[in-house]
Amino acid sequence: MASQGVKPAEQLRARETRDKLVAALERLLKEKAFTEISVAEIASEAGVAVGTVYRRFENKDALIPVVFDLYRARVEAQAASPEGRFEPDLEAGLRPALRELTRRAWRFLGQDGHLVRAAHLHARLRPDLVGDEWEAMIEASVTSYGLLVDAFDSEVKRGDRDAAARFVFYMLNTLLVEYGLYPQDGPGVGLGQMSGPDFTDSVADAIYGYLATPDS
Amino acid sequence: MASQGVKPAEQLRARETRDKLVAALERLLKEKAFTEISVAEIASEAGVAVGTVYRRFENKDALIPVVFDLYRARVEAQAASPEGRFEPDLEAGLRPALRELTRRAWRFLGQDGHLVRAAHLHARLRPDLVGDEWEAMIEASVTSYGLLVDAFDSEVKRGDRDAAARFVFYMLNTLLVEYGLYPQDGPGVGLGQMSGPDFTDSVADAIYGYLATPDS
Amino acid sequence: MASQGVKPAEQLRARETRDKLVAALERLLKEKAFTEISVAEIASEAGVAVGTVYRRFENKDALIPVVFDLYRARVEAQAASPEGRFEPDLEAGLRPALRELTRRAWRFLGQDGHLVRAAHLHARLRPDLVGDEWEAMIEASVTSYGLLVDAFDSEVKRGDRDAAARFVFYMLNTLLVEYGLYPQDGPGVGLGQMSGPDFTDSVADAIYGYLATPDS
Amino acid sequence: MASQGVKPAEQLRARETRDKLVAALERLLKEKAFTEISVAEIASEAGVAVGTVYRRFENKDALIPVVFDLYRARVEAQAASPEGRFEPDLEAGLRPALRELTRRAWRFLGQDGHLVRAAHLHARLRPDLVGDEWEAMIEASVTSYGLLVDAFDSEVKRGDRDAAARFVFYMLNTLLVEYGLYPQDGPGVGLGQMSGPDFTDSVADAIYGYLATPDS
DNA sequence: TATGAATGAGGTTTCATTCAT
DNA sequence: CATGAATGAAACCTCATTCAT
Repeated sequence: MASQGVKPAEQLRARETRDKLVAALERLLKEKAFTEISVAEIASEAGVAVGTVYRRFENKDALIPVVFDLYRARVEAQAASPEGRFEPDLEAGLRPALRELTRRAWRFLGQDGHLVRAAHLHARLRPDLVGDEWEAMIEASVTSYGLLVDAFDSEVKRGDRDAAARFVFYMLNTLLVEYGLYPQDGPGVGLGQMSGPDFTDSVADAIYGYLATPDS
Repeated sequence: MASQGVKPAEQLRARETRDKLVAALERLLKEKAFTEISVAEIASEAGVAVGTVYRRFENKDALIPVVFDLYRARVEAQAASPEGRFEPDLEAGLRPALRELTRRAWRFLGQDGHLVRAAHLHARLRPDLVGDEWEAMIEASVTSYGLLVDAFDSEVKRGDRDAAARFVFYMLNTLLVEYGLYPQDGPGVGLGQMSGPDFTDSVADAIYGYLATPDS
Repeated sequence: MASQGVKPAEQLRARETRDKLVAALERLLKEKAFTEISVAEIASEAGVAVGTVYRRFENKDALIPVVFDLYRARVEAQAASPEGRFEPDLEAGLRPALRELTRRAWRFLGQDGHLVRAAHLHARLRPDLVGDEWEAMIEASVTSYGLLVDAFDSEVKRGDRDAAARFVFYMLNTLLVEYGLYPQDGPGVGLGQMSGPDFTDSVADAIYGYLATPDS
Repeated sequence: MASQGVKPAEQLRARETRDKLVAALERLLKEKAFTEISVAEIASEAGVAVGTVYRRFENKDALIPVVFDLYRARVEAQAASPEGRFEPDLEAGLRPALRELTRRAWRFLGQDGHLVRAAHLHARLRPDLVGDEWEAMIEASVTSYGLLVDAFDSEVKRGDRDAAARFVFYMLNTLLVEYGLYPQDGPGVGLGQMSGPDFTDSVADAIYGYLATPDS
């Protein structure tokens, strides 16, 4: 599923160049937003010439889907890894499961938060350029949350299970990302210097509370 | 309490110009992010010359605090207005109170969401330029949520009331803003086309669930 | 002999404003070149509004003759003052007389050098705007040097006395000004940190040597 | 020995562009001061785009050292040229040697005076930006004047030979430059329309007189 | 194919001057 | 008359993109 504007890179050399550029972009994204990074900077960080960037990507914007691809790849990688696979302890109940879940997501943010930030920022700055990137990524997650909800069926009081799974996904992402990525620059400021574990537990409790509250 | 970089405008005419500029900026912020708006655009939208902007503001960045000032002013205006004042029905209980609260916040976003978006985006794009803007705005809100929590003391199971009030503030802001401002471009996509009332009720339930869940 | 572009200022108030502006300009000229000083700066330094400057002077350039007027006034003031009047000791001879002369000129530069610098710089930057300012100032000086040369007639070996007087004026001005005003930024650098008296004596010796050398 | 702020230009094309820019700047400096020349003008005179200037030079100020480099190059070129090499006739004596020297310096000014003017003006207008440019240029000259003074040892009455060489350099430069570059706009006006040879001879005589006068 | 030099539109900012109050 | 707000041309500089080598 090649991203738009990315030129075919069948040759080995071309593929290598592409990879160098992507890696360079990711490195730079750890420090600033995509809009603040110039093409020359990316080229130089990758050790190639500016012109070479344009040989592989139609224009600067064509690099954006790359960020989403990376994001998705990391999510999948974590899900597939031995330590990443999440198999909740059904005996222990929903609440501990959610705490474990938020803790894992938090760890992911610590590692790959820059990609998440880039994806979010881009979506906000250039809503016009947002394609189906989100939907694909989201559906997979929502499905797995649906399974989780079903696994603890007796503890969940929400009537509409699909809606509940979606809302769980929404809370998990939104709440963790905001404080995880911008602890100093937004509503997260109000949390003071809340510790990571305290924070993830609170988020888990909120999700738990939501699921355990019957929708009147 | 003039913001930094804003030049004194003692004369009536000067203040009028300042107001025209601020209004123009706000209008433009409904359509794009601050970084995408040029000074020439602001001037033209305000119907003044470019140089005039620089007579009232030291440089483009000096316009940023204006956004925060506006944001704060709108919050206060709503809080002060007859329909805005929020006096929860103590008989009805915490849950209805929270539903009313989220509904009001939602309405606010509908009206002044562009300011919220501008503030958030700016904080993310130029974290270096973020001053104490957030803190001042946040403390007032946190206090009022503390009062709310206390008012329904018997229903709240959280031990640390201050931390709870802060987390309530965090949830309210984060959850409402994400879907309110970017229903199509982020985690909110996963909610499908959830209706406003359904969404605000869900958020209220999550907050309620959080408060009603004892922290083990 | 009103300078060009200076508007008539018959009223007392107007005259006062003019004086405030001139004094402000002179103060600023001690720190930077005329081209680096903005009209707003002058107005502010003078404690008047920008528009007021334009009421008294046609435009910024019209302030330049003011500098020359000041320059001339200071020269005349020194020449007229009790300590300023230079009456060489005829018995002592030409060389001591020249040393005294250079020493006085040096002192003048210390006091009013900023005016000299402004005049020189302006002449170089805007040769088109130079009027008869120089000629008037120069002729007076040349005449007095002619008298000096005549006073030490027996020591002077130059044939053409008028040419000699002119060249003496030229040396005196050129040599003293360069090192006096720009000890760090031009040929003067080569002199190292030569002391004032050593320097003025050297200049006097050069002039003396020139006069005492017969033109073959 | 690249000047500061000048970007490396390894490729032939880049060096050609650099040369075009330098040549254009020199041409423009014949007509006006550096501060009066805009980057757009330089680019247009060189036949390149504005951005190209910034590809070769970090900013406008980085062009200034270029002027000094050119200046120095021209001095060295003259010193190295067959007609330029100055080997005084030891038999004829100091005075004719100095007359020849001033005549050569005068010729240099006629050819490359615009560079000298640019260097002087810049040093006066932006004293903050003056680096070691002068010192490097000056030391070479002072040394050669020292040799000259030594060559005519018997005619020189000054005690401190190094100081004498430095003062000779100072006189030569200062006196020739003022009248050479600004015959109409400064103390030089007083010289009337003195002819070139008469003027250079007078300067030579002054230097001679200075050297031949014993410092009491 | 890869390079990096060149382009030029567009952005921010300054400041001499004009003009309504 | 004085004021200082407003003007807008023009300066410097950046950077996505093109193109000759």
